[in-house]
Amino acid sequence: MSKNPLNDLGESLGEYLRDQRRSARLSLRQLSELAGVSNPYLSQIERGLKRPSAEILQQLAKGLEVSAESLYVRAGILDAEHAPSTDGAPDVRRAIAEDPRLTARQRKTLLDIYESYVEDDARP
Amino acid sequence: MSKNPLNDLGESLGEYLRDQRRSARLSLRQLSELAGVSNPYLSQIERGLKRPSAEILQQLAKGLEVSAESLYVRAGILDAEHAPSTDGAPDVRRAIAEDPRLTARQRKTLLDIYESYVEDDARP
DNA sequence: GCATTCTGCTAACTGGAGCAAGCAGAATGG
DNA sequence: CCATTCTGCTTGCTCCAGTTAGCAGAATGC
Repeated sequence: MSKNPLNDLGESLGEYLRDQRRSARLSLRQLSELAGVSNPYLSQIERGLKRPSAEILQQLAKGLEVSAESLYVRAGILDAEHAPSTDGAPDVRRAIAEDPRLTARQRKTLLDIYESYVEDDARP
Repeated sequence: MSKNPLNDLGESLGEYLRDQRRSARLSLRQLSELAGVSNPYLSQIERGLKRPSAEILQQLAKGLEVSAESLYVRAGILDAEHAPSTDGAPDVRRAIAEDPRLTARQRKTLLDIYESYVEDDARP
C-alpha cells in the first residue's frame, strides 16, 4: 500500500483521464492520435500502470481540450493552490454574467445550458 | 546552429536555475541535498545536458523557494499565460476550460456556443 | 611541504517512460 | 458462417532521466 506510488496518484489521474476521454466519445486510439502518444501507453496511463511525464500530460490535455494545469494537479506535480476547489465553479456563471459581449438572451442560454450540465452530475 | 537539441529549453532553464542557486549562495551539493536530487544530475541540468522531469523541477523549486510554475514555464511544460486571474474581467473561455465538473464534450459544446456568440476570430 | 574539505565535473550503470508489433473479443455486414 | 474493423490489452524492446562512485582543481589550515 504505502509502497505503491502509482496507486496513489496514477489511479485518480487515470480514472480522470478515462472519464474525460469517454465523455468526449473518443476511443483509446483516437485520443492517442490526437495527443500524439501511443495507444498502449495511453491505456497503461489510464489504468495507473505508468506515470506520464509532463510533456505527455500536456499533449493529452490538448487532445482532451482540458487545461494542462488540471492534469498536473491530478498527477501531483502541481499543488491545487489555484484549483477550482470544493464547491465547484461559480467562475463560469460569473464569467458569463459579466461578459459584456453577450446579449441578455445569449447570456441566459449559456447559463441554462451550464446549469443543466452541472446539476445533472452533482458530485463533489 | 548547435547540434544540441536541449539547447532550446535546457539552456534557458539551466541558466535560470544556476542564477537562482548562486543568488541563494548555495553550492551544487547544498541545493541538491535540499531538493533531494543528486549533485551530478543537478550539474547536468544547469548546463543543459539533461531535461529534468516535473517532479524534479518541483523539488528544485522548493529548494530554491521559487514557484514551481515559473520553472515549468521555463521548461516549456506550461504556457506563460498564468494570468493572476484578478477578477477584473473573468474570461468565459477560461472558466469553462477549467471547470472540473464539465465533461470534455460539455466543455466543447459550451465553448462552441460561446464562440458563435462572440464571433471572435482571435485566439488568445 | 601534505592532509582536509570544499568546489564542480566525468564515467558507468539501473530503472522505467514510451514505443511498435501483435493479440483476443465485440460489433458491424457480406 | 466468415471477413472486416472496431475496441482495449500484453509483449518485448529502446532510450534517457537520474543514480552512485570517483576524479581534478581551489581554498583552507597544520
